[in-house]
Amino acid sequence: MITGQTASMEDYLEAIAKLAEEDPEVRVTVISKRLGVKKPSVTAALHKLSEEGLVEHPRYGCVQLTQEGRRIATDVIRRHEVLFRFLSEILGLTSDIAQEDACKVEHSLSPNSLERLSKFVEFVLTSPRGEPSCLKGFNHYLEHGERGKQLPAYHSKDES
Amino acid sequence: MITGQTASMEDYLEAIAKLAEEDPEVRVTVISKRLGVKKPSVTAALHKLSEEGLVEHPRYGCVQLTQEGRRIATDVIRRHEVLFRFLSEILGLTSDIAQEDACKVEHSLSPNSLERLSKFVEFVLTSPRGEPSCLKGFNHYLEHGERGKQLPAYHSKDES
DNA sequence: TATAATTGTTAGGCATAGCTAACAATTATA
DNA sequence: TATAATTGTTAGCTATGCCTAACAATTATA
Repeated sequence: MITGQTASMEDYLEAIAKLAEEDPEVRVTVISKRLGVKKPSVTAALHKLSEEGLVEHPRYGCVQLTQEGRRIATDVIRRHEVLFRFLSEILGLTSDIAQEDACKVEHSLSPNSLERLSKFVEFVLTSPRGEPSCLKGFNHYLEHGERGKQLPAYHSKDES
Repeated sequence: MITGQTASMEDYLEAIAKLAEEDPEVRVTVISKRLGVKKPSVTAALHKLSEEGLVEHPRYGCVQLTQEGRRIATDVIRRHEVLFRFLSEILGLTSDIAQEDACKVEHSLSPNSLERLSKFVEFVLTSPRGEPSCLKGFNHYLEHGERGKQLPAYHSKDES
């Protein structure tokens, strides 16, 4: 997809990286459970990733990411995190939905859009004081169906 | 995907609907050109969609959406539009990139997230006066790399 | 340590969705 | 109207990626 891997292979790399954080002994079975696929599917995927030099996987042994595999996994995880924060903290979706959707969208957003979204999330959430102003307005809008009347109106100092 | 169709079939339905807007005589060749696939791929897809009652396609004839096909196409187009507006008007990405990414993401965003995103776009872009305040701040942030100092700070009337 | 349980692999099948090459139908034109 | 150009279809191949059934290796336990 964006990393040169298919969405499916990105999922495997991401899963392996996340599982390794909890227990470095990453086995076929846990990958299978995490991704909701059967073990033979995992074996097949690992073969492919192994051929491409993205994982090491001795027969009947534990799975490890190579440097390149880790690089890609890290990239996918970053995408996931940016999307998750946007969906949960800005749009205010539940953690479950945000996770699910981040998992799907993380494979298709271009680097350009991802970077912009990242900056946007950072901007909206790092408010100088307390809850970000823009979000407060949006939450009011969500709850009451209409825009809360705002005092003076927001002006930045250097406005034209 | 979300509509019960694969991403690929959603693409065909969307393309057919959009092409029909310009010329109701939708032929295999124009679909093929629009989607960047070869004609036999289009024929195969139309067979499938036809079996599912989503298009009508007499041999060597023009393609038409059925009611159900149109319903799905309309849904996909709506997703596309919401995403496109978010990417272009809020994140400020170029039209090209926004189109491309909307095309990819439109298949994977859950209805829940889509509705929230839609409300968010509406909220941010329908500012009571001129350029939406939140966006102004973000654009400054993008250009200068730091937040513009804001006067009084935004307060909604009904704040706790 | 022999047996049972677990874990991993292989083989073979299926659906999706693209492709090329060859052919058939349709439409345009000489 | 016969021929050429275009358009559409079929057949057959490929790759991805999932599945089940059967088997093999490993690990745990009686």
